Order: sequence, then C-alpha cells, then structure tokens
Amino acid sequence: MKNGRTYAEIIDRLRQAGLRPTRQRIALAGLMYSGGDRHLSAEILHGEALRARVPVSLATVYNSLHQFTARGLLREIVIDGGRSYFDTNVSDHHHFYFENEGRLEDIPAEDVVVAALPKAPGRTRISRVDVIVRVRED
Amino acid sequence: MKNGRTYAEIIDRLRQAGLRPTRQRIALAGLMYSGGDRHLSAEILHGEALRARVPVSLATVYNSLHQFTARGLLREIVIDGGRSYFDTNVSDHHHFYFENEGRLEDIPAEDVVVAALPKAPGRTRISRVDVIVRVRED
DNA sequence: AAATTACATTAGAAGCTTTCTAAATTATTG
DNA sequence: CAATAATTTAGAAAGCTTCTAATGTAATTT
Ligand SMILES: [Mn+2]
Ligand SMILES: [Mn+2]
Ligand SMILES: [Zn+2]
Ligand SMILES: [Zn+2]
Repeated sequence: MKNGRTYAEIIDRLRQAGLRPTRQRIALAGLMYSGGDRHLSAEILHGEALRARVPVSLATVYNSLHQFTARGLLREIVIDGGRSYFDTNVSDHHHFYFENEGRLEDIPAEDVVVAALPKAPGRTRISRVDVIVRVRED
Repeated sequence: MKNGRTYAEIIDRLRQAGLRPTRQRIALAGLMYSGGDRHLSAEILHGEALRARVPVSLATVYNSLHQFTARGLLREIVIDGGRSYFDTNVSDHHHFYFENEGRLEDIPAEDVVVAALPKAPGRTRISRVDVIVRVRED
C-alpha cells in the first residue's frame, strides 16, 4: 500500500527524484510518509524530526519540503494565515478546511464532481483545479 | 450597475454596515469600488490611497479591509505567498489564478458547475466552496 | 583510498506581510 | 460645547519564510 516506507525504498525514491539521499532528507521523508496521508507545516515536521532525535535545521526542512514539492513528492497548499501546508497525498483530490481549527482534511477525488470548467484564458493552460470546502462549527 | 460610487452612497453603505464614515474609510471604499471588480492587496490599496493624497496608515488599511470583510463588503482570498487579496466581488463566483503573475481573475459562477459535494463532517457546516483554477503560461 | 568537485546543511540574519500597542485624534451623542 | 466612544496612527512586535556565506558531506575522479 504505502510507498517508500523502508529505508531502502526511501533512498530509491530520493535518487529517482534526483536528490542525494542525505541523512536529513532520508529522515524527513521517513517521517512524512509514516502514518498515512498528512498535511504538514514546516514547523510541525521540524518538531517531529527533533523529537525523533534527528537534528535538522528549520532551513533544511524548508529546503527539503520545496525540493520534494518541485519533484512531485509533495504538494503545497496555502490556505490562510500565511502558513504553508505540504500534502503527502499527491494524487487527485480535494480538501475540507476546518476554519475553526485551521486544519485540512482530504476529500477523495470522486466525492467532488466538477462538471464544467471554463477554458484557460490566452495562452495559458490549467495546471491544477483546487476545490476547497470551507467548513465551520459556528 | 455599480453600487456605492458616489460620496453619499459610500457613506450610506458604511453606515448600513455599522461603520462610522470616517475620512479614511470613505476614501478607501471609494478607491476599492472604482473601476469594476478588483482583487486588492493591502499594500496596493495603501499605495493608491497615498497617490490619491489620502494620507492613511497601513494599519488603518488592514483594519478597514478586515472590517469590510467581516461585514460582507469584501471577501478575503489567500492563495499563495502569505499575501491576502480582498475581493470587491462578493457574489458567488470562482477564480483563475495565474501562477506566473500571481494574479487573480474572476470566473462567473455559471462557468463552473460543481455537481457533487461531500457533506460537511461532524457538526460542521459548509461556509463556502472555493474553486481555484490554477493556470500557467507553459 | 585520497583528492577533487559538486551539492547540502546550518546558524543566524534578514525579509515580508500582518498584527499589536498605547497614545493622539475624530466622530457622535447629549 | 462637553462628554463619550470609536478610530487612527507610528512604531514595535510577531510569525513565517527565505537568504547568506561558512562549514560539512556525498559523489566522482584519479
Ligand atoms: Mn513555498
Ligand atoms: Mn486576514
Ligand atoms: Zn490532501
Ligand atoms: Zn473575485
């Protein structure tokens, strides 16, 4: 089911993505891909790394998150409050955003049907369609 | 067509929203609602105000944008880069986001058909559904 | 396996947008 | 006009992200 859980698998994934499998990247990838699909902030991942006794700087966490995103291993989502979330689920899907908690939750692609879309203007092309269902407990 | 363009109309709108029509709010509202639907950042609106010889502090621009948003006169959109945009179009519609330029453009509500949505989890209710069509020039 | 080269990590500073603070000003009410 | 409540403001502070340039590590070459 889950990909890239073992040490060797993680190293493979990094190499395939053109990233040197450094101690820090291996540890971060290991944490990211443990425990299902996640929506991680840099701060959270950094905290988890330190707790797991992997001393890594916040700068490296940011570097790694962006490199993983550029290589399609993560997807970046910015909702609110100037904080980025990095989604370990890079397949086609959408999101609930809990306004009270500031938390994201996946919506499976098949639960949202976008039946019509305008065509991309000018010489642009659609790179992604994000559907964010904002919910609150009032 | 456009609402709240004249001085008296703007004052009325502010009063109806429960906001004292101060020199600064009147000027900001006047700028915001001139020239059709807009997606404004605080910085841009502040710049326009200064250019129009309305000395107003950036703090007041932020205060006003948030007050207008809380009263339904604006809608806040956060896409990327930790910068908020305030949309003068508060009717039901969606957005193109030009990834190259960092610019938003309206999509009329009828051009996007969301034919199915999951129900809101737990005791939450849907407060808004945002569809963002990200486009890029290659 | 040492040397070389290219790439990665780091601490701390800096950047940028947004919010806060508390003092001064202005609008409204009586 | 006086009293009161709301608003504005400069500047500081906060919060997240990026940059810098020095140091460290992985990969490649000899
Ligand atoms: Mn980013
Ligand atoms: Mn805001
Ligand atoms: Zn997700
Ligand atoms: Zn809009």
